[in-house]
Amino acid sequence: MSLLKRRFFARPVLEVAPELIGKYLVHQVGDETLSARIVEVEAYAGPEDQASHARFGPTPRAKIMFGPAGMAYVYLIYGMYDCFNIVTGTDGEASAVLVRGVAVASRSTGSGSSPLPGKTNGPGKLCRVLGITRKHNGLDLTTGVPLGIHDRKEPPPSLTATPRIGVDYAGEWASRPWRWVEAGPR
DNA sequence: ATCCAGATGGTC
DNA sequence: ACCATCTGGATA
Repeated sequence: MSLLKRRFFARPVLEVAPELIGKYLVHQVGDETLSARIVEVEAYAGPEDQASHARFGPTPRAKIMFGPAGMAYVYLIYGMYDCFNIVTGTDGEASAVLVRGVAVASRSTGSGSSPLPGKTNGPGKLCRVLGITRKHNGLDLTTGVPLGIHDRKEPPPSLTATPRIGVDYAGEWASRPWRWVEAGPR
């Protein structure tokens, strides 16, 4: 397991997002390590992208998207759920990847390991299961502590691209195929 | 299986 | 007023 460095994230979001499928999201909480394989992501680009939080410019909430890549962007949605994003792109170029789904999550301590809900779908549930909240907003993921993205020597998964979820307000931008899912058994 | 209302609070 | 959502209950 190798920790992904800033160089990986500091590229165009449409390049980074699909490559994040199959990577591992690892969260150290106390003496426990929660890890999960990323299986679903969405790309959100700069101010032009009418589905992106960056469309209003660097507001207090979205300003993190305009900063350096490799930072966590966690926001509250619908008053009760948190959503976890990874900032991408070069500094000043706003973009981020929303992590919507993980699989083969596991919890491990010094003594042993136990499976977590083998599957999660939806960004809110994901944060719930992995214990990610707005307190993690602005965290540098490239340090790996307490949160990081790791690579693993595995064959690249095959992907399916679809429009993004829940962005019908975004006009023509809503139909762009900027959501990627690991192609799985039917 | 699908449909839908309600919860709940930050953001613009 | 509007959400990058989820749940439980109703319907079929």
